[in-house]
Amino acid sequence: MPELPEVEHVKRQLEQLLRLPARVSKVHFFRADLRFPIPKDLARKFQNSEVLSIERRAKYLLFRTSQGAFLSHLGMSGSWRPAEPNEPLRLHDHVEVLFASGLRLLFNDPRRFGLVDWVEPHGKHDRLDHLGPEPLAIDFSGETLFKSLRRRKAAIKVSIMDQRIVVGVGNIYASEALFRAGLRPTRAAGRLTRQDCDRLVHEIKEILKQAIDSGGSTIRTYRGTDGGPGQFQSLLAVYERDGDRCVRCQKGVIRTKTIGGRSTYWCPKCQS
DNA sequence: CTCCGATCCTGATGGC
DNA sequence: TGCCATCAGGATCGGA
Repeated sequence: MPELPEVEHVKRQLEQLLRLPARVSKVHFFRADLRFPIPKDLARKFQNSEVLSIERRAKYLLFRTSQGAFLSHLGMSGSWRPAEPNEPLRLHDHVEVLFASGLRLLFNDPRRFGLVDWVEPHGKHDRLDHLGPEPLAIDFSGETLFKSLRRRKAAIKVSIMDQRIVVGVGNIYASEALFRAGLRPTRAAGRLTRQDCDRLVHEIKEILKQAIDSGGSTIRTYRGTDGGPGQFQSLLAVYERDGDRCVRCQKGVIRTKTIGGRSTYWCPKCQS
């Protein structure tokens, strides 16, 4: 159930494992579909190519080769891990990638909300071309957020989780960034002031950077490629902390309710 | 266009 | 001990 920091952490761990550039020798799929059907020619395209770099775009991982890129999304429950050559498959292992170096990578995804696909060299892809700005890039600013929110009636919480507005912010970091910015998650997005947007953008960038530095958050199932959990969950101020006293104002009690179909947390005293 | 709810899937948890 | 309902770091789709 990874958001940007967790995917970024996996990306960095994969870079260490692969020792780029890395030649792909064999690819196996153990079923025909994950979230979507796996293209018939995907194994053929990735096999015998050389991975030159690993990139993250939004919550997607891209294994870039000179002929295009292998695309991987972890969905809610996906994970990549290295395995010994003779190690038996586990339940919900769906993809195997073998490298000339001897490295064997397995993709495991119990809920199968993840996906794999191929991106042609020009980089255009149905699942990538509607994506908004990277939150840590300079083109995501208070000014650009303010503009993209204009006339939006949806709750601000829903809007910052909308991948067309800004990518990578999921259910945990949306609540946390709004808490830090002092904004109620139910506020209509179009009613945020320019100053609100400046603060919110600042806090989104800060919390994502801090979470990356801590290897992400493990609430339930997220694991890095080494099977290790993230370390940021202990620093979460509101997520799943309903009933607790607010760590900032020490007066409010953290509340929760469903907004846009997802559990949302905030302090009623210091968020408005 | 925007918005909202249903939907895909397995597993963990809590109430009765 | 079942059994059943609910919920989970995501994203797409259809209909209003």
